[in-house]
Amino acid sequence: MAATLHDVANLAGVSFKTVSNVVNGYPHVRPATREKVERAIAELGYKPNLSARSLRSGRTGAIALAVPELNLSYFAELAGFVIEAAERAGLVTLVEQTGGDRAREIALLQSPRLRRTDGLILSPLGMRQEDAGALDVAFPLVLLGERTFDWPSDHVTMDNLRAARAATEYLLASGRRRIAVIGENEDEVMGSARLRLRGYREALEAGGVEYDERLVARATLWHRADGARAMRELLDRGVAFDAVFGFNDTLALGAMRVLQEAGLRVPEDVAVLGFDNLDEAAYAIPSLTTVDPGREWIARTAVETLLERLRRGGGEAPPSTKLADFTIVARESAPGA
Amino acid sequence: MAATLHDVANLAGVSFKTVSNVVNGYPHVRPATREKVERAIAELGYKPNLSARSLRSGRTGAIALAVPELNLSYFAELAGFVIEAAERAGLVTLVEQTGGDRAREIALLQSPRLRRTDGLILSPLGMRQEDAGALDVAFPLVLLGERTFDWPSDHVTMDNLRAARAATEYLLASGRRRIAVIGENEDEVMGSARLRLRGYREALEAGGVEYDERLVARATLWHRADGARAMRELLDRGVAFDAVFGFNDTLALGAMRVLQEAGLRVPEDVAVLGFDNLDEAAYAIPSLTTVDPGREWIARTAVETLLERLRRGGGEAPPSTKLADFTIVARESAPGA
DNA sequence: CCGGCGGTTTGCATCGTTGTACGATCACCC
DNA sequence: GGGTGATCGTACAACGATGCAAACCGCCGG
Repeated sequence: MAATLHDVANLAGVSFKTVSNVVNGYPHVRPATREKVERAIAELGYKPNLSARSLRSGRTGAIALAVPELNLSYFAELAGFVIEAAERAGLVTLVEQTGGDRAREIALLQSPRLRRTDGLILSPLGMRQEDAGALDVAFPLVLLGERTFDWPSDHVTMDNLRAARAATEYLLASGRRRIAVIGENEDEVMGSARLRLRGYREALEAGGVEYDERLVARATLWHRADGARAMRELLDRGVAFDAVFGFNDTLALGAMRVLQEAGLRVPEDVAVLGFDNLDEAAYAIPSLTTVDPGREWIARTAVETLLERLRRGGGEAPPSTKLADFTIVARESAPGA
Repeated sequence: MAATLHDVANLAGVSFKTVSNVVNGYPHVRPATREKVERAIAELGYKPNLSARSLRSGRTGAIALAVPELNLSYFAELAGFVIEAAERAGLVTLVEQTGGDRAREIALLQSPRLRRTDGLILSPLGMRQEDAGALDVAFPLVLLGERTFDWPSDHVTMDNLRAARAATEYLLASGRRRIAVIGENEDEVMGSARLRLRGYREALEAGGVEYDERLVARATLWHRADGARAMRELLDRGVAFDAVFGFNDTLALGAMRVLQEAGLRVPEDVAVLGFDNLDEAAYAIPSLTTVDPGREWIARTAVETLLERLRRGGGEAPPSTKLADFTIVARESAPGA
């Protein structure tokens, strides 16, 4: 079986505690002893038993990341960045999928599964204000995405409202007046969908364009198929529009596909604008104009925030909210003014 | 702090071992006692300390999944399925990214990080035959992707050669004769790239079409940008072709984008065929004809195989190789004959 | 020559849990 | 009412590692 401190100690002819000291970099070990121990470690291929170490130290060296689905490119790319940042800090990452489901999100926060980790980065989607109490957990928690809850917790996000407003203003500035949106979700009270819708409305108002709810298409999950379905619904309604703002790139790409199938030209007949700046946005035909939310910064910052809490042992510092910078990446699907 | 068995025992007025018996479903516990204990557990919100449990039992209840990058949709979708299957079995999944890098793949196999898990599902990309010895590890290991190594380990994959041959035959049957391929990688000796190339060549030969290496474009990582770059290279070579077979969908989509930018019509001038059947393949413009490799089946089977080893405690059964069924999904980018 | 003092090394208790062995209890039957 | 067996509860010893504090060593100064 796997070698233990005792085995190494026997081989090196020292006490197991000395081996522990070597492994942990305790400074007062004679160089000769240290070398002897290290040789024994190498010979036996000793690797510390992390369960025992966790039990003793109370730390697991792992963090959990909970996202709706890895099948959504946004979250897959985000997860990639989180894992990378965690690895640089010597932590491993355990990934959970909630499906964006309210009950599963709440259940996860209580789950014994999380005892395997030191903290959680959660990207909630289904939870509502009334569920905020579930965020009262014993471990460090960092929320991603819009501040959905009135609850004092660490939180990394972007300014969805300003970004959506800027995106809409971009379309208005390019001369579009009938701007449809895809991705509305009345179940969310304060989530991204709601805020992006609000940013859209603010921009319309500021631009003197009337809000028309027939231009608003709902989508609870933001898959490509949902964008396609929503666009078909918009076309079926028979209401005219000259631009579409998808609340994420996947929705926008699904919608763009349906537009083109329907014989409409992008961007001549309908401009399309997305949100996320996924890798694939640059390679779509036509390439997709989109909002870049600073995803890598968000991931890195979330891990750093969690680490900060871990180091301080929790309660001390007041909860922080950190905002990523966004930019609008102009491409073919919606050329600038 | 978190409640322990002792705390629960104190509250319930029994010994801590009785609590343990209740938690572990030991049958000989009086219903009244059981209920008393369960009330105490609920009141204190007791959750077992998994580090202690692991230490005692030798099992962690976690598995590791190592893929090149989550940024590659294929692996993101695969990871999603693996996590789902593991969760159904009561396991959590720890995700590692290797970047498809040979050294990192080998290092991971030795890494103490893996002591946190009971087994590993590895999707190797950079390792070579000469590195096969690194697969001699003390924990259950399941390999995904083509059998790159002459080493007896469990292994779940698809028949890359037959699938690539079928895909090429599909293009030949539709009348294409000058078929370019994107994704070749001479660093891989027996990986997917190599096998898909071989399947391509076999199909050409069987169809009486001469192999022309000027139609072969290299790509080591299979990102969209790599497909775009490879297609530019092909166009620069000035050699004529009427079809492109991308060794995965991402490459094919990147290539398709460049083709259209260059004013070539898909599929009229050039047919495009991919491999993976990603979600986005169905929504590209035009929609992408592709090989569906049975990804969900692969993920599910990999987890089941690992579980099987875990239950049997390793060495017993001979290593198995399991092959997923593939199908060719005909769409617009390469209509059938 | 001895006490004291860095610098090294070691022994012991402990983290929370489970398995084993045994002691206690109870119902039941004669 | 006492014996018996089945059933339940409890003490104790691990699992492998770390933190604390004591023991040990050689050396110096008094």
